[in-house]
Amino acid sequence: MNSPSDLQRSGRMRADARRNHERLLTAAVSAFSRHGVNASLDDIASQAGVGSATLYRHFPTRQVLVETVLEDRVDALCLRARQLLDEPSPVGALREWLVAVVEHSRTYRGLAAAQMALEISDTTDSDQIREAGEALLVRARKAGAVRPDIDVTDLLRLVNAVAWASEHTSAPSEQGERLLAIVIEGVQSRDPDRGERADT
Amino acid sequence: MNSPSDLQRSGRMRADARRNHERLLTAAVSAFSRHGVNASLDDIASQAGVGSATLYRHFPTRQVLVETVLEDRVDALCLRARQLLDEPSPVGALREWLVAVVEHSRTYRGLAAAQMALEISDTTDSDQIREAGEALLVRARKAGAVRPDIDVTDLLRLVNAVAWASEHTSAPSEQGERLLAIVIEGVQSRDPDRGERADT
DNA sequence: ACCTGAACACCGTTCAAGT
DNA sequence: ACCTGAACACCGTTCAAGT
Repeated sequence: MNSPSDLQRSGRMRADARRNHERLLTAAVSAFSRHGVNASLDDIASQAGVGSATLYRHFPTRQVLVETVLEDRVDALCLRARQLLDEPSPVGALREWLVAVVEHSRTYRGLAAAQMALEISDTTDSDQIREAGEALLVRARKAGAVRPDIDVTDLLRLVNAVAWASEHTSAPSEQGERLLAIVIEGVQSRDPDRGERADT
Repeated sequence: MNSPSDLQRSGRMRADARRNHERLLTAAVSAFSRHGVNASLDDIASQAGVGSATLYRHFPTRQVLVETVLEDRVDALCLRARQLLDEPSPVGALREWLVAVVEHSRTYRGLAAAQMALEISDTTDSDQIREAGEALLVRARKAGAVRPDIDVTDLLRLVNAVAWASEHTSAPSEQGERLLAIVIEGVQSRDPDRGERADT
């Protein structure tokens, strides 16, 4: 409660501060799209028409800025996971969501790398995403469709690595699909009797 | 022929130049070990007792310096691949070599990331490694042990991604093993009749 | 409170001057 | 030829001064 973002969402900020906050976010989205999450913070401040120190006041670290910009997308990704729990095929649902995770990690260049670096410290986003994925994974495991020794953290780390690798490629989307296909194959149970096979 | 490294290996350099070259390499190994491949080039020059401009003369880019430092290790890795062609189990051989590739990519912090970035442009090292891996993969494919749609470039990219991910972890070695196990499982044929299963 | 621009420390790279 | 240190441009961060 009473965290900065609470203050920002409610109308408690001074009018000029709230305006600067919005301008900084708009500028950040534009800069991240163009130059990736490591875009110059100075440029973002300039494009927003404020000094760099103002940016630091609103967003003390780059991580905070990135997470704020991505907030809606992360929420959507987690919602999608909950919706997919109703999908009849447990592996199909898991795969579909992992595709979405890869796409999410590729929203901006450098995001996958940033997420991997941050996973050592703990961030709210990764906890949220992990929790959402855990449900899908457990369901597939109980159906006998994925090997029992696969754990969410490992799986998401690997999927994030796939996103990172595919990003450094001329055709990120296709590359991501191919690498993810290998990973999905690797987590599924071998025994064809138990559980279902992946449908293409 | 007559490339700088040829000059350096033969005794054609001026005595002081050759001495500086060696000192720079020693300093680089030490700095890379301590701080990863992105270690300060200025520090390396200082530790070698030369000016930074001398470093740039010998090694125009960081990539050149890194590749020179790693030359012997890359040769050993490729030799190992050729030796493993005599191993009775094609998948076993492939897996053993991929473990070595992961370890290689973790020689210095940041190396896996650097390799991934460089793979877009072409470097001699990655060509060498790809060629060595191709032989092992083709053998396993012919034995029906790995799926026919797996290609070397994809596989090595994924394995490098595993090395990168595991590096950003408190227990890189164990993490690398676990993620690699998933990948290996993913490239193998599903049909238990064709080909052999992985032995633990 | 919030903003601002200047100052700071730290990169990698280049270049003129020296041997 | 080869080396050297100084200069340069570019980062992110901090801080004193202003409203």
